[in-house]
Amino acid sequence: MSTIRDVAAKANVHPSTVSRVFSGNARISDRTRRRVLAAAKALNFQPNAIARSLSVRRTHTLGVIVPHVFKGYFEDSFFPQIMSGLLDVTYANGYRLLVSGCESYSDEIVQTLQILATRQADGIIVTSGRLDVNTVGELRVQATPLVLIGQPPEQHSDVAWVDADNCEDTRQVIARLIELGHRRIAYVGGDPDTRVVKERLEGYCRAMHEGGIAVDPSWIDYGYFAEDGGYQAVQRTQASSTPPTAYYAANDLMAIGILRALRERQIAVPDAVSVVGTNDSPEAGHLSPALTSLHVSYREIAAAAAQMLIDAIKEDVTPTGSRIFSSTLVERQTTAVCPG
Amino acid sequence: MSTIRDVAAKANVHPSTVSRVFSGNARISDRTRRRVLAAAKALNFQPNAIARSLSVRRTHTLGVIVPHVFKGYFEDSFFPQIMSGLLDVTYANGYRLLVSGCESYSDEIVQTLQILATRQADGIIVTSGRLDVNTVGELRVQATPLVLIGQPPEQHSDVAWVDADNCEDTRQVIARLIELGHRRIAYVGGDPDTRVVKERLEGYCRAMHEGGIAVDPSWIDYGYFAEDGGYQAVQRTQASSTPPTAYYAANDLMAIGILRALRERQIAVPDAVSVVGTNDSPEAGHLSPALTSLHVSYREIAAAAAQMLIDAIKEDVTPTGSRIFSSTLVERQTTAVCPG
DNA sequence: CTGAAAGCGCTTACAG
DNA sequence: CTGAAAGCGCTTACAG
Repeated sequence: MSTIRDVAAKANVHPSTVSRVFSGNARISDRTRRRVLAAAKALNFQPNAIARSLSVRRTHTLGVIVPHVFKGYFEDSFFPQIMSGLLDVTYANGYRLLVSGCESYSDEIVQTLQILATRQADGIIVTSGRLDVNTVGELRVQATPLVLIGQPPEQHSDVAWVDADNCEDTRQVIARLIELGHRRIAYVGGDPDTRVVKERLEGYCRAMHEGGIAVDPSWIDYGYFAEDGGYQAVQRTQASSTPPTAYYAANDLMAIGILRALRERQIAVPDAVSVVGTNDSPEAGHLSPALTSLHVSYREIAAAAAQMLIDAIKEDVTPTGSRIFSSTLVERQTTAVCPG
Repeated sequence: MSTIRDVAAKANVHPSTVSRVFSGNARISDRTRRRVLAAAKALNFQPNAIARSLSVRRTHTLGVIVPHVFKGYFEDSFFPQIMSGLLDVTYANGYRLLVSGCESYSDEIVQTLQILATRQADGIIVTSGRLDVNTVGELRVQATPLVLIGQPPEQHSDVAWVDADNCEDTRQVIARLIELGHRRIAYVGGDPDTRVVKERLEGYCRAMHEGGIAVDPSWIDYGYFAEDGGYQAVQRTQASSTPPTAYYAANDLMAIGILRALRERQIAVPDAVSVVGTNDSPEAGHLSPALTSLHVSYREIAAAAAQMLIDAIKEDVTPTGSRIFSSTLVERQTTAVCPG
């Protein structure tokens, strides 16, 4: 591969002149520019992006770690939606995405810190659902800017973040089920150690409290975001002496598992039991019965996070502030008035 | 951020010694190593990955361009499956993924060439479905190694690639439908300019020919991989004087659209008409009726492609050879014997 | 085992 | 507008 000096030699100019032609923002005479461009073309020269990055201390790259810690991560619509939002904005701003895998929640942080510390990216989007105070503290120490998808712990409320209003959204969903006459309502969360799952649980509890309903602990279950987790949750909760007449699941995959278990048990949906999913994945509307689901705009959330990050990078400031996106319940065929 | 010289100064050694401690593969006395590590820790030093990349001419990064050219790209299971396979292998080998968006098929090539030429990645995975001879030629000129997901044009048959056996797989699916008694079988392709869609069409034609069935041109339609495309295909094909009794769709999204259109027209599936999708997305089994679909292991295909690329990079050779993964038809509830 | 030096391929402040 | 030089932060062949 040819370098800037090869081109310079061929065009009979100084390497710095070649650099100026390619970096764009310098006054160069037309004659020189043409000579350089011709030489570059002849040598098939393209400036080495890594060398440029080292020199200008900018990679035009945003880092993101993909957890895929739970089974079915790549079957859920969360991942493609996040990637879609991230790619739209990075592409539009001339940025790329540096994506790393990881093998556990703790490794997710290790990978994040590594990208931050080694400056392979100009900024990073953190999607971990399990950030504790110390972890966020560690992340902040690094000079590389970051934006969270999800709320930070209170002690770090000034870290930039974007998220849905999980607690309030879930409260409204549960309130709607109560409005439909349901009182024995199950909450099927994902990973209980995850912030979003805790926030949704709080919304659930709040709505139940407001509805004057004492929560039976057997109604709270966790399916770890997996289809089978939803299935198992039905097996357990329906065995209770106060079986739920409605299920709220923290993603659609679990809702699908719930529907499968109910079908097996010949419990009619929505006549006997109602089911609500979360995320409104593309298939939700195509299921039969079509799944009622809380539509969370993860695509927009990710896009907003990327934009906040890029803006901060461009202005060379620490990203701050937060944005909350509201979600809407898309009522389809799995919810109805409580029987009896 | 501190550099190698800050650490060197603090530890009272030469910068090269610090480098040796961090690059791992050099003999360093325990005493020195400890001093350096202590100094590094005190200064929160982490080697700059970009500088290292420039020096060793390795980025430990694989490039990939995400087309999302067609509507619904992020709703299909193709993307998450590819990413999943890519991430598994890159992560296991200490690599990362450099992902770029693009806005058209031609821009996809532009982006690919750019990553190749500017050496931001050690290799690249090309997923474009529309590679012509010249484009592949251009890509090959670059020194950066590449592996295709999908077959290259014949003139470049020595370029490394991984794919399913699209033609043969589709031939078998159609043969199966013929075995079930169907003769008026529709082929609903994605983007007709795409190689995979042409290959599948060939398999379709071959099976029809073997079955002694003259193909009615009205049975061949294109839904551009979108749900609505499948829906429209039914509107057109059912208006024909020889309406199909079976539909083969080149992805599940279109199959879902086909099912929707048939439901609207009150055409019973599978009693009156059979439907087969492709890719066997997670939702296929959860639809009602559950969708019969050709299971294509894009996850494995992507993983194999990444592994071929990384192996070649590590051995510093041009990737060569190819791997073909077989697909299997998962028969569920949308296929049955042809009535009458 | 450790140091000193040259180099990876760019950029940019400083002169002129 | 262009050149000469120093620098971005590492690595590594060469000595010793």
